[in-house]
Amino acid sequence: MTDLPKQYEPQAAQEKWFPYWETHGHFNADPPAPGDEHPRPPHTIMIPLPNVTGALHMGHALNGTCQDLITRWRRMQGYAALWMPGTDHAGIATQAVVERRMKEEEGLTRHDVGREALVNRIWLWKETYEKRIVSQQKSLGASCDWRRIRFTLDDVCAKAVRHTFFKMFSDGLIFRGKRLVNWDTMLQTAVADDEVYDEEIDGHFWTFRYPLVDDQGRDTGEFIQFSTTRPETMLGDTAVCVNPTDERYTALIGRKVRIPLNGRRIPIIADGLLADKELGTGAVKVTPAHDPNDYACYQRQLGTPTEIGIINILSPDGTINAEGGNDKYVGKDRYVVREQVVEAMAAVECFLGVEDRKIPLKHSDRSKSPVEPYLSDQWFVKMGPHTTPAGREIDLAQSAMDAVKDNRVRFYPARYASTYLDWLGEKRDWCISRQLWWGHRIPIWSRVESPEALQLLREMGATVESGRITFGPDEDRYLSAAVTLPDQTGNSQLLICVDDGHPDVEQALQAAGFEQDPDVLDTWFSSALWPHATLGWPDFDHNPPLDPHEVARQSDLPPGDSPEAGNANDGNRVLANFYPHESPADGNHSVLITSRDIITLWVARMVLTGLYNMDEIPFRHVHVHPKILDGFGQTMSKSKGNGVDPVDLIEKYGADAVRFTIASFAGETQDVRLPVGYACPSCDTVIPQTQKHQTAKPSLESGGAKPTITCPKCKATFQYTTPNYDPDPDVPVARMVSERFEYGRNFCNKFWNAARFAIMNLQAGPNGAGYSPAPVTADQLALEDRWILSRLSTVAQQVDEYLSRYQFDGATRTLRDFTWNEFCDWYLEMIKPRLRGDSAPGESPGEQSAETRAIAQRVLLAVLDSLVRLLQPFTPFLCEELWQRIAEFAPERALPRGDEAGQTILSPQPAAQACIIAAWPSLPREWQDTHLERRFERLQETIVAVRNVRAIYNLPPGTPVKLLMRATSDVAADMQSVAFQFDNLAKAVLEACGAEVERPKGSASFTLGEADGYIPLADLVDTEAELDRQRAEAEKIRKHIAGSEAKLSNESFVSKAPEKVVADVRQTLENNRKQLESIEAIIRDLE
RNA sequence: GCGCCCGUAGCUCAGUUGGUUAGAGUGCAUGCUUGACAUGCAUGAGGUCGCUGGUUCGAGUCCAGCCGGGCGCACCA
Repeated sequence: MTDLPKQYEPQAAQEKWFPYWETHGHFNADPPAPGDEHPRPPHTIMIPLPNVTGALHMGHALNGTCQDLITRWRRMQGYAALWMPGTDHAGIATQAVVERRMKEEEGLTRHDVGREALVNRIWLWKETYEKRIVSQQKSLGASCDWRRIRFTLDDVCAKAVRHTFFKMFSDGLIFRGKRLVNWDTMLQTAVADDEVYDEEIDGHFWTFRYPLVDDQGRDTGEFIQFSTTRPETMLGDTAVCVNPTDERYTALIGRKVRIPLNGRRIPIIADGLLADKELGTGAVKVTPAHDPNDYACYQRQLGTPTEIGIINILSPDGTINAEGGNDKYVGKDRYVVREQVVEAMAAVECFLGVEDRKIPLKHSDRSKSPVEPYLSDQWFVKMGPHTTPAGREIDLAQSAMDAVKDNRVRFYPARYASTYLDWLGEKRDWCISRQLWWGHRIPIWSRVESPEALQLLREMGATVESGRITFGPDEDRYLSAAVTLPDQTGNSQLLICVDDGHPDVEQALQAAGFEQDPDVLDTWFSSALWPHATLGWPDFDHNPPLDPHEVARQSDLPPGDSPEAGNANDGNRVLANFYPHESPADGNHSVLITSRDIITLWVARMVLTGLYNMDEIPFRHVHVHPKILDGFGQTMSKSKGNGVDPVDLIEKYGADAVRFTIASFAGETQDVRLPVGYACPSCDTVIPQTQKHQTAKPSLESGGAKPTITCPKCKATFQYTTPNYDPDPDVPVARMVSERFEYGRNFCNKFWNAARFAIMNLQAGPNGAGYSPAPVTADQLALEDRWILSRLSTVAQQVDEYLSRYQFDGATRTLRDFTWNEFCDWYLEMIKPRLRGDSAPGESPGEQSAETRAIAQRVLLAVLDSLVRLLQPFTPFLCEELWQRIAEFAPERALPRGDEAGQTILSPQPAAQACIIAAWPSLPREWQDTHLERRFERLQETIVAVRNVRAIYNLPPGTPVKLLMRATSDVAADMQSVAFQFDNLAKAVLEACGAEVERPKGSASFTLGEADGYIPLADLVDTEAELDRQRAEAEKIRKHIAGSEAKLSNESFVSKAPEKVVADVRQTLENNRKQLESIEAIIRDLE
């Protein structure tokens, strides 16, 4: 008897097999050893690196599941499948979290603690969350090569960042410029467009007027009206703009107005793009330093006679500076000044009115405060066409667009290519500087140009010729320089970029009065390099270092791949092998699996930097998976209170169940709606979450008592997890879960029990001998054997097709249906008699039945073995557990494998040491037999019909019934050959079967297309009920007949539809007519 | 304003290039504690495929318009 528990115990399997896989090095992906004659082709997946901001959520779980599935599938197919793990420092997000925490808990700002201390605190945060993230991923079963784990701030990544920056700077692709950025006055940094969100606020819409002045600057008594939602920006106005075709104002173009607030005189200009005749008064104030449209207008006017100035009136903290031209406002917050400015304008009768208006206002996602458009010095990467100083033509955006246009990079689903192409098509320069402390510091040292500074650069090997500074020959270049235009103070700035690995040079520059730029790089600058940086680029001489801690875990492995793996002679084989290359001779493959919201920010930039640095695309496929929403259609997030921790789900349902369920969600079209609930801590009932739960907070009326839930089943009352406050300590708290994961749990348990049944019957027991390996030939197979092998081959093929298109939902559906509805419901049930050693009809018990049992065992094991392998990528812990248990008694299995003659269907092979590295099933197409499947369906239909009768007449399951069937002779012969299955599966003894069979009096009847069945019930039969049933059935068939007849009498259908379709309809009609005849006969008989 | 996705059973979703009578899980009803599994088995009820029009012999599927939901981009004096 087996020691397998009746229910699958996921926690035990998870604890056992993950460390096993790890210590046996099964996750490791290494380049082929030199001289390897049959190298495994590389398959590369680069993880979309999670931020170390916090723990992982369902979106990550979905993302990780998809990647692990593909990695495990490819690994079994024989690829050296690398899944590269790592995390992102996520500059602004992480710094904001730590700063907020510091403020809340200690009342400190970053300026209180200083740069170094803040960065140290963030490192501590990073250590904590990186650990948490990695453990979450591992508990899901992520088969990453953990030895290769990277962090975007580690040395390997830092080298790549430094070198890329240096390269781009030397090529003139990186430049410094003034730009309008979204300025977060609280964090005092620029925030990217994707880090701001719109929120409607109650605002005002003021109308003012400026007095016109004459050439001498005297008021003429005329005015021009305009409106604004931000009156304080009047201090920074440099023009008033009208539409050139606006007849109301054409006469005023070129005249000047006076800003009453500071006396500045500014021109009235014409710009058709900025001023809309239909809006407001038709005239608009122009504040280039604080409004994107005005800034665009300013740029359009540059170099024209109507060129206007640009005045930045804001300090970084959001107060007005001296540029505003009125000391009264200096140092005061912009919102305070707004009020004062309105009053001042009113005092000089230039304020004309105000109305309330809802105003969409950009807010910083990190500090939740309104952002100001703000002019500041920033670093940019040029995205459009560019010629390097060496004369090379570069167009970064175009190169990335071309890669997708010519299908070197392919999107799945294809429609996402347009998101990518549309965005890149704008070729907007990429702002890469951030006014933060957490990140890669910009490797630029600068100093005002002076003879001493130039002299120092000459000593470092620079040539200075007509304002251009260059450094030595290409081979040993490590410095690059540029000179900026004179700024407001009239001084030119020398900008020196130092390549990685020259601390002495940095020191020398520092000593000579050069200062390093205080800003850090945009997070996406480092993550853009992820695909090649993690593989060690730009070091082409050594393999990238491995994580010593992770290597130490693999204690069972012989030392070989030490942390210093590789040597200079071989070069960087990891990079050469795993970074994709086009036109691959070695069959390499790669895919990026991600969510749609970072197609532009990340995917596009990886392609672009990959092409720039490596001259090769970073991945061949991009799979974009759905997003997970809550039951109300909102995206899940911790702050909304609808975010589920995957680890909670894994604890409740098991990792396999979570993976399987998640994979079943991952289709091509829809986002996933995942209603969540709270698991009652006492009885485990799941209470659906309402929107009220999401927002509930302790109320003052209840004296600060925390909201609770009462379980409808056990009536217990509990607090629950929420982002709004912490539950009281030491009380049971309802965790957030989702009942939809029962889908996966039930499936895992079903498969577990199917395997349990199989294992029990494969071992020696009261029913006979245990499994023995031996070839099985075609003539030894029973009908159900041939059927299940036919189905198995089809299913394996379909799973491959689905996975190669990243349609995980289709793959899981196919496997579930096969496992549950075919393997369990039919195949296992049908072979039970053979496994029991029952003698088949016309067979004498004894030797014959022992042989029958042995063959059933061999086929059963072959199917189970394949199924375990097919499911391994989906439910790896379960499958490994089964694999290893099967190996205990069946180290050699009848692996499906056809021989040349096609006679030997199964021939035993030694099983792989672990399921994770077993060969992916590749089954003969010849097994697929549609004719056989059709015959089998007829058998199934008959059995269902008998069961149906049993259910209707409430016949006890144990009592046998008699079955008579009328059918044509060939169908009858078929039925008779499987007669014992009627008994086995429906407790129906086939009394008679043939063309001449008559319906006995007092029978329940059923009709199938090709046969009629009668079950004599004697007194039991309820004639009236039976009549009703048959009449209803007849009615249904008459409808179908009418439908078919209508079609066939339609001249154009018959002439225009394909012949096959017409023939099919004719066939259907004929079958239906036959069936109707049978039913009518039955009805006549009953009446 | 431009673009993309979605609307199919009470709920969550499948439905390949248009082709017989639209499927699954869950929930519901009825009956089953038979030796793999009650996280299970059997049987059943449940749908005007968002609406309107068009193309076609034939539309859940293709086209147009509308209604409803979601997302992205732009704009918002």
